[in-house]
Amino acid sequence: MLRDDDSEVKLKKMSVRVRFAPSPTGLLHLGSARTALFNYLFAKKHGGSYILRIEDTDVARNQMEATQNFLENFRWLGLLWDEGPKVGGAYGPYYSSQRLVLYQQYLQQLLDAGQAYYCYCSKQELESERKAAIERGVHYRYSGKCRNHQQPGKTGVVRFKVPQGQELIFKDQVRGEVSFKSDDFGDFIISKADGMPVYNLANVVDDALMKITHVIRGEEHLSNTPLQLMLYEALGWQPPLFAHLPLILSKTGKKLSKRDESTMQFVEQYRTKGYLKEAVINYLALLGWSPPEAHKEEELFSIGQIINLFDLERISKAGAVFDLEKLKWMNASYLKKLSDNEFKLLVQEYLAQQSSNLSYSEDWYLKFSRLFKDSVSSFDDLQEQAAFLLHRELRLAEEAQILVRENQDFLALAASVIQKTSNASWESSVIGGVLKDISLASSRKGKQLFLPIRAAVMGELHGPDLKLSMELLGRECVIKRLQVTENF
RNA sequence: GGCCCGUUGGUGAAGCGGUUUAACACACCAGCCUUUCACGCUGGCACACAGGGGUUCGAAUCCCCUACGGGUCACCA
Repeated sequence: MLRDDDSEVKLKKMSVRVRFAPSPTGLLHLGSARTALFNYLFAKKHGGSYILRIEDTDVARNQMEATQNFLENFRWLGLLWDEGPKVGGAYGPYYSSQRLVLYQQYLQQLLDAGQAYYCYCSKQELESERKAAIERGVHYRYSGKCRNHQQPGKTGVVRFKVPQGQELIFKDQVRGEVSFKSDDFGDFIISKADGMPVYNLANVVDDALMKITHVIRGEEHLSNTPLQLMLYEALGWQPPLFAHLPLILSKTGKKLSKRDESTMQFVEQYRTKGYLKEAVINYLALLGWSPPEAHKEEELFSIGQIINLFDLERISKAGAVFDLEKLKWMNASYLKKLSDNEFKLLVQEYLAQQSSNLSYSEDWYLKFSRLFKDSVSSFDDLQEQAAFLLHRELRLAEEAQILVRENQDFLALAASVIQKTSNASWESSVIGGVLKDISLASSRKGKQLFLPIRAAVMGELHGPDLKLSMELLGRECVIKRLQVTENF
């Protein structure tokens, strides 16, 4: 029985220390970002420390760039760590690969105390044991046959001697009481044959040494908890409090996995597509957590507000399906709240990053920003909505082609009317007058008047305000597009 | 298959024994605004508490069973 309510109370009184401990493989995943965020929120809420630790003990899988990518994206999101890579701290090093002596030390302690032992079984042996168990229809557990056959001087993998008949109960901070039986587990491996520690050992040693008070992680780790609890016990350490977060699911209801390509699931993708970090944070926070009663009808929160309202008790237990539509809506909401100038700066940054080499005046960009601020849900939408401005070549949509073809004479007339105007005063208020002139000259009005022009100039039957669009396009360009009516 | 966790409308979710004829938001639909689209505004839809037993004067809320879904069972983390 590993339950101890007094120690829980004690832990809650200690100054909070939480950690996010990713294994750096691939790109930073939304699920990881969400876990990191919740740790961060919890730490900030309680005036504690948020620690970042890189678990890179699996040399084979470890990737240097992955670590860089993680750090970069955390910085972008604003999830800055109080201790960890680059910033250091009193409990370093913060890379598992640099803590090998520590793991070795505690491994030896377990070995010396007879709580762990070398196992010499070959993989084939274990495999056939497993098969045999399955054939007999019983649950496979390692038999423990090496327990009492230790050969001095001979090493191998190290197994932890799982105590018999123990009830492993802990009070998960989000799911309540969860219990396992030690008898359901065979002696599990805590160190590889090459001396590298296995996750469960490294994790426990690190968390204990780093004085972590709350382990907030994904639900996929729930079943590791009993194993870790046994390790804490064996090492004479007080376990931290655990909180297992619900999984983020894809539309298929399965855990969002890196292999599933149906959803954009890397933070970096949202960053490069021009999403605001405020929106990503806000959305992620609401995936599995909801604000308290007094704010239950709101959902746009700044990070500061979220920190304020955050509480482990309000984390839901069921998995949450990731909904891009909602994130888009949220991003659009944040975009609308920006001032024209802020929006302009971000647009310029985005376009520069997309390596569009447009050289327009600041004033042009400002007008451009006003034109699109309320209609895009992310800067990525500009690719479509502003295509007529961003590319010299205009590609006409099918319906626009038809309309242009049917109205060639009218468009030529419109072009000639515009040609009589001066280039100097080409701005939307003047363009309104020009359009009136065209109306007079062609005796057309309403849709008859505007739609063909829109089609020829913008290539689409719908889009942003026509006059402003024409202004941004420039007089020459508009004339040219009105005239080019044959071969498209 | 063993163990563990979960189950409120298409999605996120509120609800933590009575004030619920179950919020709010996204999506969707309609109307208004608009010389288009979008934004915005207004309204609407969804006929949501997985099913079955209990406990209770009273259950979405507590207990049990079943079903379904998910997670996990590596010398990965």
